[in-house]
Amino acid sequence: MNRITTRPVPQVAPFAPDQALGEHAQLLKVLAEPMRLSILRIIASQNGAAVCACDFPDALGISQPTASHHLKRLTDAGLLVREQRGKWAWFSLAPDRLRTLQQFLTSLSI
Amino acid sequence: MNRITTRPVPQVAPFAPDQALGEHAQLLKVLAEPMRLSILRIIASQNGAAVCACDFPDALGISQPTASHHLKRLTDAGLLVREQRGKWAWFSLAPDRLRTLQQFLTSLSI
DNA sequence: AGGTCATATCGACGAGTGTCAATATGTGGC
DNA sequence: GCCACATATTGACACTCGTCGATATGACCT
Repeated sequence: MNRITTRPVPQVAPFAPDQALGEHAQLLKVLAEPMRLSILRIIASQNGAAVCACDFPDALGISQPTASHHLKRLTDAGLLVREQRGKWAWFSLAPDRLRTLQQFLTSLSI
Repeated sequence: MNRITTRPVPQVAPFAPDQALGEHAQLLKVLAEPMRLSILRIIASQNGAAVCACDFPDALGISQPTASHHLKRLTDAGLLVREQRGKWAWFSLAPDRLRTLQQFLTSLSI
């Protein structure tokens, strides 16, 4: 019988997780949160147009500090754009980052 | 001047994060880790063909339990397929989950 | 300047997780 | 059965993060 009994020769060269990979992981971490996905979906459902920050606590059933926290994480990650209108803050989609992430995921699919 | 002084009328209906959103978030959590992205990239660089589990500790500079842990997370998430060959475990890409995730990200971009 | 309201920040708590050493489980050869 | 080795699991530790109440900051009006 021709069973395999010897350790396979390594096909894999040493692989240092480069900086780009770390940045992709960082963006994925921001996305990996149901409330933040909900925020993105809400804004996307308005065709990406701006939504008032004041709407999110009620719409999502979370406190105002928590909503503010998530909006900041999304904005810092470059997924949302913040705009001040009078006393209110409005947030709209910045789809570029999502596009580069999709390209990265495509490179993993092959 | 025509400044805005009254609270904007809510455009947003109450939004309960549905189950699908939670599942997407769960998959994104699995992906949001540099070592796991490295594992996926290594396998993708073999055109998705199987790679021996024994190669990852040296290739990534991590311990054997840590490599096993990440391989399990990726397999449980449906991103990898495990196959036993003699004493060795081989892991190959299961690209379907990545594809549905890409479609979901597209639905957020609009 | 002082008041009002929207938003941001702070501090604290609990839950989850990446990592490792130690150990257990599984697989094949004798 | 017993041994050798590949892989999985366990337990412990440090660290991150989602959440909230309390408070601070900021913008506008009078």
